[in-house]
Amino acid sequence: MTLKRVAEDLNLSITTVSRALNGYPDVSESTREKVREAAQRVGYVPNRLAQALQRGTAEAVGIILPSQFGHFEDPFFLELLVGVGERLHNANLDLVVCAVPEGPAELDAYKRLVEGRRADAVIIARTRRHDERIDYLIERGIPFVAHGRAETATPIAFIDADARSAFRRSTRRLIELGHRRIALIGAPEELFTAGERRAGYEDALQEAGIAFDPDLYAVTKLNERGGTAAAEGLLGAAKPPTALLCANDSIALGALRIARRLGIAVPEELSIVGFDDLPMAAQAEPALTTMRQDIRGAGARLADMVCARLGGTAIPELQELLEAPLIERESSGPAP
Amino acid sequence: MTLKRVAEDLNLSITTVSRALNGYPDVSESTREKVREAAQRVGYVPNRLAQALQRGTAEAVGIILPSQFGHFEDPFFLELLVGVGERLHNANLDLVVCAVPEGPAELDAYKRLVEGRRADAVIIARTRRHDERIDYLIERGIPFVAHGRAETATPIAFIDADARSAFRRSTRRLIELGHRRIALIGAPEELFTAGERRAGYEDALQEAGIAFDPDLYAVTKLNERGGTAAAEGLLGAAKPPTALLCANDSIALGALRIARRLGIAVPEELSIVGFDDLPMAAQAEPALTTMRQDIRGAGARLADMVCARLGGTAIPELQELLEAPLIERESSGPAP
DNA sequence: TACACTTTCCAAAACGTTTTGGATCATGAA
DNA sequence: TTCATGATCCAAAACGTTTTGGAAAGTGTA
Repeated sequence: MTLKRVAEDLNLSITTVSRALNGYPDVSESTREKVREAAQRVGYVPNRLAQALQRGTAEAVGIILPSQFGHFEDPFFLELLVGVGERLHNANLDLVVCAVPEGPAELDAYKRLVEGRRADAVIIARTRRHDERIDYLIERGIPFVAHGRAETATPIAFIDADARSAFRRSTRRLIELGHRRIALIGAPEELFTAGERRAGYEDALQEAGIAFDPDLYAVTKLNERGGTAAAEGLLGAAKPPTALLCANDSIALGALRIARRLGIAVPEELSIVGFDDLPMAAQAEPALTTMRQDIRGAGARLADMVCARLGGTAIPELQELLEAPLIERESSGPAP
Repeated sequence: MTLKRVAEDLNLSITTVSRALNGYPDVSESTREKVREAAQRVGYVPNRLAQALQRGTAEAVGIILPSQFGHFEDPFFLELLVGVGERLHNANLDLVVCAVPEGPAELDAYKRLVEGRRADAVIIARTRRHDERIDYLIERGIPFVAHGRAETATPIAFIDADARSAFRRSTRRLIELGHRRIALIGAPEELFTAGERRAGYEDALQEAGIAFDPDLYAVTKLNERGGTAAAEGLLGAAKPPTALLCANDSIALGALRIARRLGIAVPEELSIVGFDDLPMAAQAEPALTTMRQDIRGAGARLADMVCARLGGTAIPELQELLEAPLIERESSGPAP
């Protein structure tokens, strides 16, 4: 059903029908009502492709899903997607999702998406310290917002959890509880957030006059398997840590399992702290102490920001750092 | 960068440039090469909106993400999305995602998506026995494929795990292991698959001459919390079951936790069986016996099927029932 | 009466592509 | 020479919308 058909039915011009439906003042109330009624009756829905073509804007934003982040283990993207999607839907923008393997194909997908006018802007997540995607988008002048920061010459629009501050506070808290041998299981170092987490951890150690011990630092993928492997190494050492700070709840849950397997009591002999506050965290045994991040909320803000960006808001106004408060549960306690 | 600009640069007509790039035989090899080179040089990317408008097809398929399935706890959709998305991307189709709350807004989203020509077809998941979404799509003649079946007057294109057969085999196996009091923690009954799972379970009971005992049947949401609640009820009864068949790995993991809390040894005193084979299943302690389903693979098939559907393949040829083999691990064993 | 405004409508152009239905020119056959 | 045949090319229409720049008719004022 097209505008033309509706117009013919009513013996009006296409122009008038279009303007009636779009609320222009130069059409009388009586015809506007007639047009509305007719459109409703025949089930007219505007062709968004034609609209977009004419307006020169796609009325959509794109997001790339790296298809190789490992099976299942990452509810992160789904939460983000739901947050973003719901908000965009309310703004009458579509969300175009591309699932591509990480690597050069990813850049190509962005290009197709934006230069093919399928999307007006893109959202990227899991930013790396030096992120080729961001470099590319900046170079091409493609509007985007990021979940997470990156090291770039020019400022970018982003939303991110203040992991540095969160890890500093958590480490401080563990020190306060008497811990001196606190290990960090960090994220892969190419991720921007990895540096932040480690920096916060080191900040607190330094404040307390504790030297950073490389034997108490491990790096692993952000999933449970990574957690078990890294924790196994740390806990099997000659002088094992009394506390384990994990980049992630998944890692922390893996560590929890290893502790149980090794017969190490949590929290009596070992404190474990995660990050994200997945629902699973509260349900673990013992319930996991963790830093809370509202991913779905961040997705919604990201959608708002991308709208703002398209509306011309300047980048410096589109940078948000969110607190990630420590939620103390049963997996952490005084040092043995 | 448009066709027109490329044409002007080369002193050719738009037609020729278009046909050169699209491989029509009525343009000489030499000009075709020149056009290709020029297009490459200036970074010409066809405007997909214009293409779609002209072709009368959106070159995209839609999928609705119900935004209220509960936090995080469902890696299912993400896996499906990645499977679908990757395959569609290869077919040069876009995937438009709408996240809307379950309910009437959902139908509206489908309508906007397809009638607004933003998508040529849609994919739906988590089908219900009587699914208004499917009724609506059939009534409107909108092409779609489903993950899961439904009770409909006309046949639909779907892919689904054969849960009935899987549950029958698993129940049989438990009986073979000497179990007589086998409980089923089923999915909410409005889901099509819930009936299948229960039917398979009852099939096997009947084969073995065991009467269905309503006290050994519970229904709950497909998440861990649901599992703990349901298991708690079943295990606290006067005559508790010796085996627990769960609609879901999440539920099974919840049951596992409750068993541990109640001091019930698994598998010595209680066997527990799940469904899905999430990676978490293999890592649980004891490792979970479960029925395997390849969700990402199903997503990829779903994408193929939607292409086939758009290509005119008849619905009866687009119905696939997949085996879900029982993976026996440590959480199941002989009856006590 | 003549003029300026206002109200209400519309024809046509534009967005960027694909496709239809020729047009032009060279080549070889009659 | 003349005519069909191929090989290349192109103008224009079409997809469905929005917007520009009037046109026509009605209303009030001088």
